[in-house]
Amino acid sequence: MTTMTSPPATASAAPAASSAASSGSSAASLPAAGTQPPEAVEARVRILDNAARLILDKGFAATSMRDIASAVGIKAGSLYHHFASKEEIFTAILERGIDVMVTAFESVENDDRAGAFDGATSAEALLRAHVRAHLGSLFEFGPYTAAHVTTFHNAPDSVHEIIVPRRDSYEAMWAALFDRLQAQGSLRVDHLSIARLVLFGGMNSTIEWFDPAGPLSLDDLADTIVSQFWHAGGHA
Amino acid sequence: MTTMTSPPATASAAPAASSAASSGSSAASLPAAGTQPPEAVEARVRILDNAARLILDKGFAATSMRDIASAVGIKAGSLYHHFASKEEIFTAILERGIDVMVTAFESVENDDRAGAFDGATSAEALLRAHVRAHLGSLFEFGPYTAAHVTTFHNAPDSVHEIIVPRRDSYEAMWAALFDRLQAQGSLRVDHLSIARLVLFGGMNSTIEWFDPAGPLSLDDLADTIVSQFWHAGGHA
DNA sequence: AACCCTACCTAACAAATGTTAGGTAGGAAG
DNA sequence: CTTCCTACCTAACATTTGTTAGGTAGGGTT
Repeated sequence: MTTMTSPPATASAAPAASSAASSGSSAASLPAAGTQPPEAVEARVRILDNAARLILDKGFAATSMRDIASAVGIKAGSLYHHFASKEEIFTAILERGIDVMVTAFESVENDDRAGAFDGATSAEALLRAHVRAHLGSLFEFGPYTAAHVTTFHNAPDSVHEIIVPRRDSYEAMWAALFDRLQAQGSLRVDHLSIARLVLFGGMNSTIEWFDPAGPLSLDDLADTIVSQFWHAGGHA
Repeated sequence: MTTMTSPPATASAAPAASSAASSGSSAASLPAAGTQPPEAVEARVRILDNAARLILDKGFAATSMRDIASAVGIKAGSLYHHFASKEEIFTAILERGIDVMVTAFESVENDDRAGAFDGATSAEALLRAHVRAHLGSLFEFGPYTAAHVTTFHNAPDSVHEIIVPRRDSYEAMWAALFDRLQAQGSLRVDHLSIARLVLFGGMNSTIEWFDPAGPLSLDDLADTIVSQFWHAGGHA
């Protein structure tokens, strides 16, 4: 199928989120026991969901722990039962944003290798699938990816250090895709990385003006962007 | 000094900056009297220059009045002799950012009307000139325009209300340009406004990855972006 | 029963925030 | 010399900030 469509924001790539940091134990216990305890992870997710939304439209620095807590329905001090610091919350959100994008990219690549795209005939279709996947990440995973795109630039250095490597590796995937397309001759541009970065900037800007509930669907948007990129519209 | 290279920061659109707010009198006195008093306006500019740079890389909320003051070399309280509030400083910066872009756009339009662009033969050249002008605003006016692009999204509502109209009018200029190109047949795209917004997003993203001191000049970058937009690179 | 653990709360902390009131040095104007 | 204005300073203010320490209710286990 296409990339992730309507998955509930809560489910998704949750478990592997926290990476380093965090105090100690937490999850990783009794796997599959009928009904999982709703708390434990759910509380973390509730916090991140609300924090991501707040950070998306006010920015990191302008969002206080008390803002986040009251959005969740608890008191500020209680947040520290789930996260060690404000920065850890922020980092977790940005990490999750990237993870969503990486997962979306990889699922297209898997489709590709599984033969869903006929190499020679539809390099354009492959690019469209990737563009659609990236747009899907942006719009279907609520605040996580969008917050990543809009707030990364101003993130404190300590957050940057953790996020930049993941960001780079996502970018490397796109770079490899473009290399492949150019090498096989289906794409021919003068400056490959500039073409890629401009396309990227164009895609990321959509969160500031595109409304997926409007007349155009995300599929339409992906189509439009890719055919513009692929065929262009100049006639003089 | 360091920032903005060619055009002297002080000159430009300075006088009409403050709009509403501000206490009372200020400049507007003796016009052209040999050597202008270096203070009066210069202090405002020094403050805005430094504030813009700080806001560009830390964001509005994360930049304190004390940060700005110490960058300028004065104490926080003294800032209130020049600006009524932190938000007024922010608003002035964003306004100036837009003004620079509008001015750049208009100067291209004047060249166009003066016959520098041969309507029928070089619609592409006209677009290139506009793209070059926008990129110039982004890179040659230091933090003002760049800060506008990266921090507008998270600005407080009170700031939004003042800036949005100006922003819209700049966007309307581009929309009119695209309409014209499409109407005269030199541009043929399915969704005109999407093409425009994606191009815009692509251009604005350059401040995050393009280095004008690198191998490619701003002219080169404008060329690359426009030919990608105009001729594209798909071949399969 | 006793125990423990999770998830929360209250209350407070020091630090940093935007902002204001009042003072002062110095030059210009009378 | 006095007066006034500009540009700054000092010192404080009330609030908000991230964060911590210690307490408590409740369910699960033994």
